[in-house]
Amino acid sequence: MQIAKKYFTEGLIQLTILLSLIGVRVDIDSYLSGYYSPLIEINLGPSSAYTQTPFHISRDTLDGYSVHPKCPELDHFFASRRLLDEVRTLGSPRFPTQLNAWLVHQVSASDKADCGPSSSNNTDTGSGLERPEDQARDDSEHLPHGGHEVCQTTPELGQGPCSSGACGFLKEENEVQVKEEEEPAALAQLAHSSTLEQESLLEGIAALSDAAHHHPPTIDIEQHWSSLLSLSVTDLDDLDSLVADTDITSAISQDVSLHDAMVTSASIAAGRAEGRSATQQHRGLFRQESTGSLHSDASAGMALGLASLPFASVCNLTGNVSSHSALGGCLDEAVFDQINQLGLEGLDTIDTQLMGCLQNIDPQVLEDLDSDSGLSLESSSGGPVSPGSSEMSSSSSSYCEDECGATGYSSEVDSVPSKGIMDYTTTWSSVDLSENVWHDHRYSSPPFFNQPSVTLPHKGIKEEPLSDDDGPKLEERDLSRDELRARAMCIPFSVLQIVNMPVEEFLEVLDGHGFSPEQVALLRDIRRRGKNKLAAQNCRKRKLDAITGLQEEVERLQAQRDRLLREKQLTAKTMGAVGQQIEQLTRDVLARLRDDSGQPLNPERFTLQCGANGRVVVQPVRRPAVSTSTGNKTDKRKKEKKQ
DNA sequence: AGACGCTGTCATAGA
DNA sequence: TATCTATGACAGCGT
Repeated sequence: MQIAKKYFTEGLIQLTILLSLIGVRVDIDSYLSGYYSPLIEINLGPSSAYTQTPFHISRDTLDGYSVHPKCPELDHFFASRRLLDEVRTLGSPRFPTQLNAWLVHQVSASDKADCGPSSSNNTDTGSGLERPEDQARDDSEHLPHGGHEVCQTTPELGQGPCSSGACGFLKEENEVQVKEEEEPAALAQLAHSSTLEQESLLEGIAALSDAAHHHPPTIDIEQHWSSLLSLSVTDLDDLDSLVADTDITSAISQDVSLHDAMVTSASIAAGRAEGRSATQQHRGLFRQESTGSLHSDASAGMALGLASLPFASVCNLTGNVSSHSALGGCLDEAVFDQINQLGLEGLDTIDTQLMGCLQNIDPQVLEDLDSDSGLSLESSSGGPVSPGSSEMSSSSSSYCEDECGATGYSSEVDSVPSKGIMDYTTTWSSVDLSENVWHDHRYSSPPFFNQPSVTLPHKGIKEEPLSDDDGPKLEERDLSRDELRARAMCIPFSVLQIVNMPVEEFLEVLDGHGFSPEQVALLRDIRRRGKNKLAAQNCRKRKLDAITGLQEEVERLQAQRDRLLREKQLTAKTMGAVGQQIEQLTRDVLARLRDDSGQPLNPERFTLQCGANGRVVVQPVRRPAVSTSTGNKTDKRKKEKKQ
């Protein structure tokens, strides 16, 4: 919207310049002095009528930075123009213009005839965007053919440069003549452009700006221009912020492309030595880059070991701090788990020593240790164990035989010799639990997997009370059902060992120990259940993480929605203000235009229209008529849209 | 006593 | 084909 305002502003300026060229004095010098002061300086000179301003050239090259490096407003304007160009390359809609302007001049009847052929010739040359030398050449070529007659003005309106300098606009003038034939007699001296292609607004404005050299305006409309320009400058700040913020919002799903785009923009901006807009863009870009860096950090954190986390990305979409801390927490957890594993591997080697030491420890303390170990496999059934009832009710029929086979195992538990339990610590002490437990590297295993060596001797110690009075109760309470079954079946391996040993070793155990079919089936069931238990824990953790991440995403999107709504309101408000100022400027320009009789144009009867190619013409406000109803409706629609 | 959350287990699909 | 993993569904248990 701010850019559209700039379009209007520039178009009006150049309209005024063009009108001055053809004889109508519309002085906007005082307005340009505040905003486009460098332009005025450039336009000074005796032969300025033939010199195209580098206004459009600078826009096409370095957006004016090389031309007016010390004009922050202009830099800002060009930066905004550049942003608009980038947006337009993406297929963004045009900014419709609704300024209708007439080129006011005097054309004699003979001129009309002379201008006919030249019109066609000039039309073929292009759109009036010739460079100065080309234009001068064209001028020299067309002048003998009456091109200057097109620019002939009335004596009272005659301006020196117009007699020859405006010939660079022969194309427009010829089109004016074509239109004159269609206009009423009262408007015979008014010329206007017949086409208003909005697609070429930028080029057209550039072409119009060529005439800026010739006529430093002298009329004052300070209050309008200054207000408009002040609004423009302030609004451009908002524009940059809006652009930056909008890019950030888009980073959710298009992080890479937007980041690349930001980098490109940053490089472009960095290439410029000065310019407030560049600085502001840098600010925005730095914000972007900082945000991107956070993503990069998160990504780096994922690459460090959590990359396989399927929902880590979801977590990263949340607030930076939270995601960062959460990620750090995951990292810390993983690090500590690895440390625990490393330490526990060493503990396996000192199981016997530890057992000897633990034998002197109070059983109650060991019980507390067991509870703190979090061995879900061991303590999940920490409640009153009723192996027979619970297992029979929950187990499938496939295990009924096993259960039947183990029928009475609850009573056999007491008779289970401690041999098997002691074997827990000796048979598979060399099992690399740290390698086998972490099949799924995305989540840390339950703590019990990290302390097998401590738990096993612990259990061995806990077997000590077996000989005591409450020994069986403690054992039944602490052992899982599978553990009890294994003990009942005289399987000399712990559940942990059965679950975590490699499949090759497991198969060797099944084959090499002479187990009965019931024992083999129980071993397979224990292994399967243990692995599935771990898988279920990981699955639930993932599910919770996903839910958490989605909740945070919802909060973030809600905040984004609120911010966008606020920006939308601000944009609408600014758009309305710009539209009003455009209307006021149009009225002012029309009030300063004169027809051949020297009378000002009635703003109610005429309107300014700025075409997409930059040509600004004065068009009459068509009255409601049957023949022109279509065009009138179009104008009305345009007016309605403008309002 | 019912709701709720946690956990273990089973069945199943897919790798 | 066997094994492993992931996940929905179900049930038991504790709060």
